[in-house]
Amino acid sequence: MDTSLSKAERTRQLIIERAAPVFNQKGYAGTSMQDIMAASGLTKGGIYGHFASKEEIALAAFEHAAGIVTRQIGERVAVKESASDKLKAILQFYKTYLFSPPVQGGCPVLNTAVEADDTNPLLRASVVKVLNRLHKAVANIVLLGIASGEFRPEADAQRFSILFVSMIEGGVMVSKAYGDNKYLNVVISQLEHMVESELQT
Amino acid sequence: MDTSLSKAERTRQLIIERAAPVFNQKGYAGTSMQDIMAASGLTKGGIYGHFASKEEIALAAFEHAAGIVTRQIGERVAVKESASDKLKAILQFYKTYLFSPPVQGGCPVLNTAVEADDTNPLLRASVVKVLNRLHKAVANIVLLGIASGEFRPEADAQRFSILFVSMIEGGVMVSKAYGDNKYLNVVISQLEHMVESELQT
DNA sequence: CCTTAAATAAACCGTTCGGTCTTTTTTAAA
DNA sequence: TTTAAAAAAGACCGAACGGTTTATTTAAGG
Repeated sequence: MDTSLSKAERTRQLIIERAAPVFNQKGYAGTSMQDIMAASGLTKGGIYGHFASKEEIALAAFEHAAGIVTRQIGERVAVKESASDKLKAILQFYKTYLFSPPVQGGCPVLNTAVEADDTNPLLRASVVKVLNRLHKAVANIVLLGIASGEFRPEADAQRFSILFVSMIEGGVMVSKAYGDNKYLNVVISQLEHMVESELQT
Repeated sequence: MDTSLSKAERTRQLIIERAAPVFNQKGYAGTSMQDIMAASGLTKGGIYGHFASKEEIALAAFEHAAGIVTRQIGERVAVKESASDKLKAILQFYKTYLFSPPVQGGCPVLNTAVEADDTNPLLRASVVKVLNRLHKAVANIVLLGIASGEFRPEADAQRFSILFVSMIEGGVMVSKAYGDNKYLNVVISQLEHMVESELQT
């Protein structure tokens, strides 16, 4: 049998995996323990044997969902050689985001940030961590491109990564509200253009 | 006395005004009738004399909050002559958005869109209406600029308005999550640059 | 002033909330 | 195969949920 994870650890993981899409769709306040019971197939006692509170589940579920997204991005970036190809791989990833999202409900960073910013300091702190990771990843790609001579030496990596992340999230929000990829596609095409016109030599 | 509004109408309006910032901060699911009672100073019976359900209050509160924002933008746009000044006036408006928002909790469009897109069709429909108004307003300014010769005739008004709205909303989300204006300011300065480099002749 | 209708307060409805606790079942080592 | 520990089930808790109803107060029109 699988000795790498204890039964308890596997059950805990199952709860997280099943709860993540529910929280991502309904939000923290909108998700009840009943929802998590139904999604996991466990009863309340079974769940509370692995978590101390609903908030602890939400935290773990958000980190799990964000991990899936950042891992998929990381994989796509890793197989590309040039900095511009790496950036464009991220943009390609988001093109299919709305209608086949890695976690049902759309972008967990966007969803959790908007709900938690005024109400849940712990969740908000977790969101900030993930946003920092995203920013650093993009900025590092730009710095890599500068070092290799692919991008202009005067390119502002910090500034570009802020635009990159903000624009994608904004496009995701608008397109999700409309239920139409059009808006996100416009934003992505603009970012592709910016890679070529503002970064590349 | 005030004959323009009946007592009932004024009470209804008071509930909407007081509930709007609560919904905007806590979200629909996160706001209880207790919260609305406390904010309005009325008891439950008093509130339900004017509204059939919590959802009806949320709908009216969102439209009220969105109305405040769009009205303030409209005022700032109206006093400007040129198209580029009108666009820049909108950007200036958003610069002070985070730390002195017209409605506590930040952008009601962003907040409501993210919460409602998977859960509340009525609220989502109301969000789409407001987004359409915003897009049309920005696109009309661009078209105005083209007609007056201030902007290039080949400028794409639709495309620009999509970028304009998406980028602002994305910047608001990121800056709100961080509690730092920096990110929104970068996005706004980029949009100011885009007005000059992509639209102006 | 009296009447009448609008507005409000507050008790109350059944349900669901997040969370606890005890009992039963499952698991795996001895 | 027995046994002890881990895990899950399910009954249960008080509080809070959204919503209804009824009784009382307030305010205006004749």
